[in-house]
Amino acid sequence: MNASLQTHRYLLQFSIKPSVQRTAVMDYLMKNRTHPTIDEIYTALSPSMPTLSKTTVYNTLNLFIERGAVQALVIDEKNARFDVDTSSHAHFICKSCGKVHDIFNLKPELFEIPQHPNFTIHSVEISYSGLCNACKES
Amino acid sequence: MNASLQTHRYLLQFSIKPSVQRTAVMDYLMKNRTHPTIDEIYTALSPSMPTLSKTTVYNTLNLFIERGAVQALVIDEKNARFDVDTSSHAHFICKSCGKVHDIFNLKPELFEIPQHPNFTIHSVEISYSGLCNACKES
DNA sequence: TCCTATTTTATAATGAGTACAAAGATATGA
DNA sequence: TCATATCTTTGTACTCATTATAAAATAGGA
Repeated sequence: MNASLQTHRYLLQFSIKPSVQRTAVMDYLMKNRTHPTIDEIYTALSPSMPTLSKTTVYNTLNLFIERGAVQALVIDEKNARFDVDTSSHAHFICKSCGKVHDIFNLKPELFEIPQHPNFTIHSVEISYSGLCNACKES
Repeated sequence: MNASLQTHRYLLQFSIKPSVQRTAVMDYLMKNRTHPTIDEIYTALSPSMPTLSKTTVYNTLNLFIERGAVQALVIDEKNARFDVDTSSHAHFICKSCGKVHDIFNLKPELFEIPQHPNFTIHSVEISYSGLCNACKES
């Protein structure tokens, strides 16, 4: 089974030309649902793609977001984080270690877009914060 | 009526010594519910307090947050924003002009803290995004 | 192959936020 | 009141994420 073939097709759905770099970044996002930062993506891919530039990772993610293939999470004040899962789910950030986790199985009402006279609302982001078990114990 | 007397008392509730600078910053936040950035606060106060340093504005807000007198909003990827209103309400950010607005009168269930086996959740932030009417028309 | 458009890359620049150390203000106690 | 210790403010230098820019590499079509 060729994972990058799937990825290839996924990119084409969003009218993104699947270059080697773009396919690698999308592939990484699909296999690593940890909402990685730019730096994590770059560091992970760099060994197998020695000429990869961090600028390319930035460019690639900006393109993915522009085309709607990836969602940028605004939950971590230090770094942008990215999510390929567009289903209704929330996120949790640990204020100690900074890791971001998914929270599924919340009531669907939470993700409804309210009507408002002054705004045209396109999306909602629900972010919880606190401590993860590992950090709480220490 | 002396507004800064109120502010003074408010700061003491959170064990914050009310210096001139701290009182001015808190006073500004209480009167300007626009979720201002550090720069906006500094620019607004600077004319009447010529020796004010931007570092002081940073220090002051970090102290306010540490003591729970102010909440930092993570909704604008460019700048930190601040809110003195700790009642249950959501925020809307216009992706065009970047202004942040309050959204009140949402169902209280939205702000309930869920139980989760892996996390101890302390707070929730609900952020909507889209276009404000002004930006939509242009 | 040659030409053109697109993509990638390295470097430089921008800008928010923090670290640090000196200067200033405030409180306390003799 | 004065001396001293503590806290607060300030300016400067620094870090680090992100973007701008322009050159180099690549891909695709005639």
